[in-house]
Amino acid sequence: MNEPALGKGGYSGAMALGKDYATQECSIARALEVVGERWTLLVVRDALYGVRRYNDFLVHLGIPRAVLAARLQTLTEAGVLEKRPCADAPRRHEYVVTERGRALWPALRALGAWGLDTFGGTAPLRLFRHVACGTELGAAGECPACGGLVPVEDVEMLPGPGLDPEPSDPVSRALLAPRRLLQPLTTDPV
Amino acid sequence: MNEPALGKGGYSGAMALGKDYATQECSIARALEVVGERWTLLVVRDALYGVRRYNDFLVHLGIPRAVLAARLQTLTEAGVLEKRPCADAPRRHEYVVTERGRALWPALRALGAWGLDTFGGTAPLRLFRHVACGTELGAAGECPACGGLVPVEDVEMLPGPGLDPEPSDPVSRALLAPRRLLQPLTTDPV
DNA sequence: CAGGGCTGGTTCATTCATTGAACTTACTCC
DNA sequence: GGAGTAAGTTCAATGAATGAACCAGCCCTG
Repeated sequence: MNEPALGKGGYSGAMALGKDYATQECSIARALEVVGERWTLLVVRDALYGVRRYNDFLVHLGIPRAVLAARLQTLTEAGVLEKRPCADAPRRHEYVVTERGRALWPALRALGAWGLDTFGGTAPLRLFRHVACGTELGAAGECPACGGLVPVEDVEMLPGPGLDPEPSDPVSRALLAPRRLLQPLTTDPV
Repeated sequence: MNEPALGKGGYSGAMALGKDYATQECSIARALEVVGERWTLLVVRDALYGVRRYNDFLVHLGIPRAVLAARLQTLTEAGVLEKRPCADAPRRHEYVVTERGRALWPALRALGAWGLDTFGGTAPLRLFRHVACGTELGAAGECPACGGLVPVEDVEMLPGPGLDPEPSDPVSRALLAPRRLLQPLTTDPV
């Protein structure tokens, strides 16, 4: 009913009917139009964890191929990911998180923190630390010791006590080792 | 493929097939199973804004009645909302945010902040302030002056420069006035 | 240079969810 | 008794997700 004031910020991709929240004049609704579809936030999560290749997303998420292709395209058009040919192996593509995608980290972190202390019991699956000081991040992705939001690239991810130590897919296995966020994931050396 | 380790935290409602992320061993995925469906986060947002009644959600969201009923039920079963008869008018119900629902505020705030500076242009639609000191909240819902997460009930919401000053539905009109979050919304005195 | 494998998709039929309109039920007020 | 409100349910139609199968380009090997 209100005037929608659509996409002022560079993303004007026509959303398929029924996916937008036309009457909602609200930046949460704007965000959800891009990132609120099924699987989308998990794709972004994986991208922040360092996953870059189509097939890695595929096996790690267990998502239908068509849906993955659609989500990668939406995210690329929205400027959250950038698609580019892989430097060393020209037949491969990479989907790399942009600054815009990195800016989603606090939201993902907050959602994860909520999921953990709401449904997760006591054992976290992954721990996140500020590399500079080793302190574990707070629920908003901030460092309680340094007192500010930690840039994504300065976050170290470690396996928590609740994580399956022997996952079946190679991507999960690669994600068992402590690693920085955004650091490209390699599954090749099996 | 991994063992799912489902719902340890008091919510064991059977999710309809195809809504869960069965292979995802991750608290973000757990959160999204509850809160990741279409409309759900906007319902929670409205609940935090003070909306409590079925018909108010309905007119404000422009959501199909069946979907609203389903979302309210899911959220109630998940312990995010609590359904109870209205004290003064026994035929009415109220859906009130629980502590668990209030804990979603940082995530919603982070999503909204992302939506604003990604797609919103320059004019925010709503401003959020720490009541105690009047400072505008940071992107994670923290108070930059006091330096901590502001409890939801201490957040004041004000109309921003981008907000339509004459919305057509009574709920949007009631939300024009500065108000604290969680404060019950009244649309009766028209 | 034929064959096989890898990567990154597309196409398709089936199933599931969302939509909007119409209908229902219970209760109150006049 | 009739109208009105609150909070739904039911239904047919549409649209999206799923999983399996198919495809095309590139590279390596024999």
